[in-house]
Amino acid sequence: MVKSSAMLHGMGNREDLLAGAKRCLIERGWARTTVRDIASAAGVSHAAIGYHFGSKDALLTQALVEAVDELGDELARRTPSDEPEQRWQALIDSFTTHRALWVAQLEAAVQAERSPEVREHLARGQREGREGLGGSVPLALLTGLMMQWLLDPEHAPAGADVIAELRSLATQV
Amino acid sequence: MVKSSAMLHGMGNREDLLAGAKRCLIERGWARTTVRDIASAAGVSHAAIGYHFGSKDALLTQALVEAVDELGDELARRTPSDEPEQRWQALIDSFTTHRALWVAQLEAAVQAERSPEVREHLARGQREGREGLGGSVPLALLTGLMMQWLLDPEHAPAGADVIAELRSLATQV
DNA sequence: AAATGGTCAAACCATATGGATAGACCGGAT
DNA sequence: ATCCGGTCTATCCATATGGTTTGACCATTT
Repeated sequence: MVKSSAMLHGMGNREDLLAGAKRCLIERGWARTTVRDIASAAGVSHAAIGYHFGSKDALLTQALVEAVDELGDELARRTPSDEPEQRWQALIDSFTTHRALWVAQLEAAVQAERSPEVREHLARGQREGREGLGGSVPLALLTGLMMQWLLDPEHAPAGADVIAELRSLATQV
Repeated sequence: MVKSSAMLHGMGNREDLLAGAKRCLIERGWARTTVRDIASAAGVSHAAIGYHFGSKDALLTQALVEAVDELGDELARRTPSDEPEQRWQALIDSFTTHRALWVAQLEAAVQAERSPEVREHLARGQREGREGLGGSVPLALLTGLMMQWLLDPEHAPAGADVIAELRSLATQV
């Protein structure tokens, strides 16, 4: 059988498993996610994991890779904006509107330490991020702000604060 | 028995377990670390984990908290420096010299999503980081640079690059 | 209609895993 | 010398876990 639309005949489980894996990754984290969690989240027998992906780790890795790509797409949609402050605010908003995808990035970063495949995809994402944002520093800024917004949104800066601090920093360096 | 120097009589296992847990956290990550891994790394019976910490998760959490504090201390030692470029280069060097501690931060960030205790410590670390570095933006920059250096050191910027980009950014915002 | 190849789930299995139990050991107090 | 509280290990146990096997099901092909 040729793999056309995939959903046409069978193969539906494959997509469901990927979706279920992403959900588990976000809700339970890699460490606490079991094959049964994923299968249950996907409404599928857990045997399907072995059939479609070979192993739980392979499925989780694939899910992580897709999540990384999804965030990349989402951010690409936000970069265009000529006002720096609004541009940054739009990016900062993504920490809230797409929190799950950002959490997945964190999980991916941890796994990157052990999975060359994940590391490669994250590295690619970083290269694209540098292009889209115009440098390593804006990219670092985005990643760092994400960390602050995920961990302690009460004290995390908004777009206006970022711009103000950047201006003040400029006088010091 | 009073808990004096701890190492005087017994209790040595407690410290060993914490050290072993940190090692495992870095070498295997939380997800793949078992009680037996920790006990073996510490040269101790795995029953000692239950005795001293109650559960594996409690021990791992404690190890993470200590790692967060250790990195805080280490960074505090590096912030004093009047030349911005050298100051940043010193911080960037820590990604290499203390890579393990930085990896532990990542692991902590992931766990923070599920453990209020870890989240609270990381949040405190962030607040101290803002003070030491002089703002949310420098802190975000540091965290974001760490991500780039851990994932793809080939393309990560050095201190001079950071300063240069900051100056160029200043003209745009 | 029979055969085929691919998709899927129920049941099964070996083992890994976290935790509990029971008792040894050890130093200090009585 | 005996007792005692605290520390530590060997062993045990229930179960959670990842993966495999077996056969059903179904659309397509011959």
